[in-house]
Amino acid sequence: MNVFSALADPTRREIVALLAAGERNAGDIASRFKMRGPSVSRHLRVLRESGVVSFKQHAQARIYRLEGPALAEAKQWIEAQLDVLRERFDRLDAHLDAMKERGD
Amino acid sequence: MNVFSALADPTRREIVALLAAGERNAGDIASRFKMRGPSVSRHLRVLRESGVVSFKQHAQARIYRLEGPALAEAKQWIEAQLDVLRERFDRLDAHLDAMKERGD
DNA sequence: CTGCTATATAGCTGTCTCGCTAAATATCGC
DNA sequence: GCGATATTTAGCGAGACAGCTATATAGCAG
Repeated sequence: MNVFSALADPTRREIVALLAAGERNAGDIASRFKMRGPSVSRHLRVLRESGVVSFKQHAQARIYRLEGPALAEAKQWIEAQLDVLRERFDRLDAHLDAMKERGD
Repeated sequence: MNVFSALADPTRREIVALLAAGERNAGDIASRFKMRGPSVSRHLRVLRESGVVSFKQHAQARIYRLEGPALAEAKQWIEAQLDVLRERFDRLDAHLDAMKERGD
């Protein structure tokens, strides 16, 4: 699944922010939300399948951690769009300057 | 609506990429997709309501343009998470270095 | 005012998503 | 193996979402 879809849900963004601060097991994550365990588990699954988080098994617990690369990919897509946009403005500025220079 | 939700749909991301390259009217945008006009119009509405695009009326045409700030906001949220993550790793590295230094 | 062009809205349908409860799976300690 | 703990999967119902067609709105040209 796509990273932006994964980040579209506010609960999942909260989970991401939580895991940025440190690894946590599923129960610990779930305890911070009002919704029931299985619902959080579903969110974790979506985040897993989009590559945003991963986990390591430790006894019966799954310890989740944030995966930088998936987030970085989304960031870079946005950055690419902003770069194209900015370059266009720069070109426009240059053009306007050139016009002013010539007294157009 | 939230920017990540707006970017969750692949058609809307294509529209964003298209508008990064330059302003376009609704019909021109719609012509690049297989789906019908009204469906594209709905996507433009979602992008408008999340602040990702805006338009100026020109005769009967609406000329759409990309709004940098909305995209930048999403980018910064991701960046913040990556920063927290990276800082944690840096701390860990420093710790490991200190241990090695002491011959732990 | 009328017709034409550009775009949006209304309303329908099928599919996806998110919450829930109940049940399954897996691992540990005894 | 048995019970307890940690987590996931299955399946349900309400609401959101994306596509469609038909219709409405708005501005321009004559």
